[in-house]
Amino acid sequence: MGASLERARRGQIPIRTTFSQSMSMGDDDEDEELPDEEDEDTNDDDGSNWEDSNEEENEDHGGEEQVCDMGDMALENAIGAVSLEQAVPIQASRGAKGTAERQADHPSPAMGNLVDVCEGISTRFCKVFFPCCSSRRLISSVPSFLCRRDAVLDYFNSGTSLMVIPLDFWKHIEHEGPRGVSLTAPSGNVWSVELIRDKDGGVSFHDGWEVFVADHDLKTGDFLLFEYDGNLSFTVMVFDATACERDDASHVTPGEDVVILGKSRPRRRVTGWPGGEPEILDPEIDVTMPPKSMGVRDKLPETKYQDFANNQTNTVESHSEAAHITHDDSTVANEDNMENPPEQWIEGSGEPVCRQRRIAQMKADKSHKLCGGNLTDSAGKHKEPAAKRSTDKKNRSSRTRPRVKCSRSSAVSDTVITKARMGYAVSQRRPISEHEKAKTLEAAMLFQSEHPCGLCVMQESNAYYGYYVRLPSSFTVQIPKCSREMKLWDPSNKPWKVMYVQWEDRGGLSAGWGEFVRAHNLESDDVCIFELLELDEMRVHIFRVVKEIVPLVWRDCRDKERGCRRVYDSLPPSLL
DNA sequence: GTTGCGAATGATTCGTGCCG
DNA sequence: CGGCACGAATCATTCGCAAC
Repeated sequence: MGASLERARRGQIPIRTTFSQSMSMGDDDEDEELPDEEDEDTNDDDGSNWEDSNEEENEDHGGEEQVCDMGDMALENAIGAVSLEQAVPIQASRGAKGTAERQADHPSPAMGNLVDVCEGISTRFCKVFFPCCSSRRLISSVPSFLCRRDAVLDYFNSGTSLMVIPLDFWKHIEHEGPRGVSLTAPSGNVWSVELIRDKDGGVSFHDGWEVFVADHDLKTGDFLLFEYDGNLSFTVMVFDATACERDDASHVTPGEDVVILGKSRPRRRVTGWPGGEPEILDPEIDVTMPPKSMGVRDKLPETKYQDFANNQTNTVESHSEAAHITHDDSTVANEDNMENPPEQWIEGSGEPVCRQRRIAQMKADKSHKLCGGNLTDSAGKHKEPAAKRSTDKKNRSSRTRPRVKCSRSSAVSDTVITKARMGYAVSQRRPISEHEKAKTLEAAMLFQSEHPCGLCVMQESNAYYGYYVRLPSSFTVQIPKCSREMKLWDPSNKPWKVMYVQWEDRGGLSAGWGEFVRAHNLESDDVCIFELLELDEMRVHIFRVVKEIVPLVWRDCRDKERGCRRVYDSLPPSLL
């Protein structure tokens, strides 16, 4: 055990409650006392309370706490290893207003408030690190599938993170105006961080905090003990999820261009957001404009960005299920897409941006091919001018690249996939049992309809990295044997355009299916029932193995090949 | 015969450099 | 600076193979 940990043990760290207790207290308090709207805002902003949207699920599970494993483990270990004997019941150390409640009043991004100070006694506080909650901008603008460290660091590299000082600690520094704070790390090196005050009077570490995070390679579940030395100087101890002090933290040196107090090095300024980071840290202010460098395909329509920023907490009800969204961001991955079907599907909206260029090119080529594949042969294949074909032949060698092997990194399975040209989804769903799968299938099989129906159990290739699902032949025989565009009605009665392709005796859904899957967060072993309403219309009934929706994380396999790409490359295309 | 999966190949989009 | 051409990257479709 490191010296810092020993110091922490001796230092009467005022741990009052376990992390999970704190979380659940927060839930309860907010339930009782916060208006819904405020509650949502809290969820949006507060990393420590992101599980709040699980409340219904928790009830479904008999009130079982759903807490971040890593954070919980860190806390449990920390409490056991650091100062279990000094844990004080939260009621005993609180006045009329509990910690969780007050935290709800002023949520704390960047980290879960593991412990804050005992009033009038300590000048220390602890924070559990949740990268996905590391900034208000992150919370408000980035879907949960960016909750992987590399993506988060991309955001940190955009200089967008902040960390709110626990409420009870404000009194130690509330008289301070906006100015620099020094963080003395276990290595003895000092990082300079900007102390800012938001409109609520809350105090946060801002500019420079992301550098500290990046330099110390903070991971989910890491927790930090901040000891206030006075004069806006903190000593920071870094512990990992096993509650052991991180040895590597003792050897961390600041980045080349980080200001070290007493030295005159230029501070790291990172780009990626137009105009640098926002000056105002008001969570209500939209700070979610896309980086200028985004390509055409990367540009979100403005309305989608607004939806992104709105990031409302919601549940999605379907005809076949009551799906509870576990994460605020899943709203983006689900509702937003349901509200905004694929743009080419929106009638009367004019040509989508991505099409305009193509049309221009087609005009330039003087080809008669129309957008939408009007010029198809009898087999449904696209025809192409001979000149372009010859060009393609010339380029064929470059277009057909060897496939990339990559880890599927599924939360459930660790096998390897080879279908990785366009990235793949990583399930964040909890492990599921064979019994649950069977129950789901059983429930789906009970579905009855006067229309022809086909049942498909989602395979990993259908849900995580594929864009084609094959329909049962017993079902496809009832569909006219020709490839065509079909309308898929999702459980929320939104139309989706997919391509039904028929090949010999096989039929399945191709173009558009991937988007449908991503938008509805379908996972392997979920069951879909396709109900044939008309010759070109089907309704999809979704039976999920895990009722609550945990948004998939999208991983771009190209990262390893080409280095880190834009964060938005990892977004499902449906969100772009 | 059915189904899952991977690979080949076609189609489309994007990035960049050149040129007027 | 805008338009264009070209190569690269990405997405979608088709089809073969193997397991059951």
